[in-house]
Amino acid sequence: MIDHFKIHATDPSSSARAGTLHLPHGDIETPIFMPVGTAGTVKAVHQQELKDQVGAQIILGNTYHLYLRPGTDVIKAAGGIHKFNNWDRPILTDSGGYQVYSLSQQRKIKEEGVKFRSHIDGSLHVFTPEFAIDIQRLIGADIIMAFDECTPYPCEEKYATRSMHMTHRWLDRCVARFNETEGAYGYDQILAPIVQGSTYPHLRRQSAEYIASRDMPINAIGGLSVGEPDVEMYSMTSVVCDILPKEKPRYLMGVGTPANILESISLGIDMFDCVLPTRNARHGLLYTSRGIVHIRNKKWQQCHEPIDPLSPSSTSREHSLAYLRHLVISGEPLGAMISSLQNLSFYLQLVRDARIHILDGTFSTWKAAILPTLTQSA
RNA sequence: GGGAGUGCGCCGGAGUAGGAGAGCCGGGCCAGACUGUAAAUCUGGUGUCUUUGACUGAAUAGGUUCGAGUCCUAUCACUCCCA
Repeated sequence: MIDHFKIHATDPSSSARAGTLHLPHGDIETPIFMPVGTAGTVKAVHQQELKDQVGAQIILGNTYHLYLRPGTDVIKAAGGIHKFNNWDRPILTDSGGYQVYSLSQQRKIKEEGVKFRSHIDGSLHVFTPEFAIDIQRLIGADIIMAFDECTPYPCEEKYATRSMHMTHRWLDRCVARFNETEGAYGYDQILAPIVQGSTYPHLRRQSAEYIASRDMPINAIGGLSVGEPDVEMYSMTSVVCDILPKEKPRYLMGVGTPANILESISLGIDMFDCVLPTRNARHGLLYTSRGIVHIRNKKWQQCHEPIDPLSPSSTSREHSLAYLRHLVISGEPLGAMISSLQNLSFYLQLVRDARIHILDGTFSTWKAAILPTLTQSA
């Protein structure tokens, strides 16, 4: 197997690591945050801005959503997702496993797979592990995810156990289909398995051991950040990280707040994705170097200071909080665009800073110093 | 100058053929929520106060009535018509 991941440094006082992940469309420096672009677009942010202002190295797409619209025929005819959305850096697609959780009212789970009723037109679609791989082959992301069941919180132990074993069986079917097919566009894809087990340590251990035994190049942790308290999330992450191989990247799916990310990095996580920076941006909550800003709040009406003077994004340095508030209150699309740029550039700067401090051995002290400003109001 | 009509809360609308209201719908405004995106969405608040409750309130001032946002008179404002 090709060596995809190289670790450059580990933090002396935590499990944090800094590394490089090699992918067909380029290298990724970890720890990394991956902006979510469900429907082939990071909402309200253009690809050029993702490169120039955010510094995004890899973005996400979603199998379920892209399959329903525009459909794999369109993406295939375009020459794959990278050509279709004109993003030539790495892409990761989620398998649809999260939709098993989020669209729980219109799906039925069986051993064979999941029957979804489309949220767009009500039509029925069956996602099996094999089908999820087939679609992801056609979409063409660098990293594709195993089809799993993301269980809700709270989740009864009996159900969590049954679900975890099914996810494991689904993983084997995903691996089998993955091994008997190949990338549709001339480059190799990576398949990542997902640890489940809800909030039960013994299940998490069992699942982590199973996933580790598959010996895949990237290992993911799913089923967290679904409403459980942070301490529980950290506890499960810690349990799993102790078992997953250290020499491979660990991807904590769906996490999280800036504080969640730093804490999880210290537990040994290398990759993150989350809708929070983009969704919160569209809903008027900004993460800035001075703390959290509810941009709709009246206190910003006459604040003509830069949105974030320390932002790597020129947009945030050149426009004022008062102007952004005006745009957001007026419902102007530019408000969502500038807000999303601010939040994503903040997240990417955060993980870049984390990497720098891991490399020079000061991660833990830096983390302790910066943590308060990540959670307090500006 | 004459006639007709309409007046409530930040705004617009609905409604009330003498008995319920700090009240309905929408907007605005003020807050809050959001974690592998059915989310540019959703929730709450929006007269005053000493807030599990009380008080004031239907243009303004009177009147009729057991009881008036509703009926009557005057005034004011706005709209329309005539001159």
